Amino acid sequence: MAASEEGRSARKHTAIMNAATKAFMANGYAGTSMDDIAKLAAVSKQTVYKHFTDKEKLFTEIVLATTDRVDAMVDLVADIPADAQALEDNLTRLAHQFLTALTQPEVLQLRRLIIANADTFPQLGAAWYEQGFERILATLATTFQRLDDHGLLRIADPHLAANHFSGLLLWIPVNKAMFHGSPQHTQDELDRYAAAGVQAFLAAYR
Amino acid sequence: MAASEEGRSARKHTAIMNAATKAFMANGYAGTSMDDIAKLAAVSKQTVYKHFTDKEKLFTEIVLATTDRVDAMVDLVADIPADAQALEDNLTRLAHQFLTALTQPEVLQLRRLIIANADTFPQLGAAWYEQGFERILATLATTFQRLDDHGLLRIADPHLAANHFSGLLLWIPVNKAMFHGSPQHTQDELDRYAAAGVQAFLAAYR
DNA sequence: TCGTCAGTACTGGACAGTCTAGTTTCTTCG
DNA sequence: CGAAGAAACTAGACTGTCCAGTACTGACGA
Repeated sequence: MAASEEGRSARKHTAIMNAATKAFMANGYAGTSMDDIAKLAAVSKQTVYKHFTDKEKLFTEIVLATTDRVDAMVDLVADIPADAQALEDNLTRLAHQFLTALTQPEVLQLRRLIIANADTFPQLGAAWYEQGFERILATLATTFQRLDDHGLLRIADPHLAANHFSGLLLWIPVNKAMFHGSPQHTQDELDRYAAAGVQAFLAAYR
Repeated sequence: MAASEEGRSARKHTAIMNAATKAFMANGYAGTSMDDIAKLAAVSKQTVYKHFTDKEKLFTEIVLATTDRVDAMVDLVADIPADAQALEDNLTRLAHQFLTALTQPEVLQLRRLIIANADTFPQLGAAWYEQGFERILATLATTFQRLDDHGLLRIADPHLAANHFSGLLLWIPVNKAMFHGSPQHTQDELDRYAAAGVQAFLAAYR
């Protein structure tokens, strides 16, 4: 076996994961059959069942695998410099990245997918919330605490402030996207949401 | 027919609506069969099909019927008196009612139900958002405009301010509830969310 | 009497998960 | 290196179940 290749089994495994992710995102849990997944992965159904005991197991695995992607966002949030001059600019940039990231179609589809099945898989929704969203919020709280230490912000409860920051920015666009099929936000709108949210935040917390 | 009674047909109709609402909320669209609904409504399946051409039609009707319930919330939002002394108290009371209303289990179930099926019924999600949430937001914007006119708040864009008000309050608790099976907020937590949200709002907009 | 209803059986299709038979790839050991 | 066996794979048939929507019969109410 060449060094750059994985074994056959591992290759099939990731093919199934990818196909399942795509299919579940596009058609939901109930709307996706194991035959669909096998076909999309170019794999026999038997092989799917070899790698994942059943549909539920496959579903939870692909959902939990997506929590890796929040790492990038966590880094972003951790990296706000303590620069009084550029504070508003830096927060606005962060706000913009937040908004852009969370209004990506795949992110919204994933959100819908998990919420839709929160009744059937409650532990899965909880796990995703904690490993995904809570982690970003906690990092943001730490950042705010640091900015408070440097006298750039006046923050009694950093975690609450992080909640408020994200709420000011995300409530409306994410809600809208949840209820409509597709995002339908122009770049311009996101700019305005970001600027207005940061202004309100600074008015309350500087 | 006694004056207090509706005709037989109308009685069956509402029985089916109620049963369908209950069943869809509890088990989702796919998780609810027409037999379930008929049985729960104490009605034959044929009667269900007499009143509603098919499952989709029944679903959209019961969802759209729930938008009536926002009227009470609209009234609430419209009724903030222009009293400078009591402004914070009044807004906090409103905030609390907001939070309590939106964290009711049935409201959360309904939200999940619509979001879960936003792909299949996009026009339904959009309609519910506009007739439900947007209407409250618009009323809140009008109220804020009035408070600005009386000099109690300083608001450049009332609709944006309404967005911020609701975002400060609702983002975290509603999100949490979306991803977890059940609400799990104590009355105490809601109090704190309400007070903190209003304080941040007033710091930004007074 | 006529339309509406309950009860129930039925049709047709979808789908999770199993099974079988034959093929390909990996591994191991002479 | 090369053969032989082990493991994973493909293709597709098959079972059992569930469910939307239809059809029919006999009862019951206006």
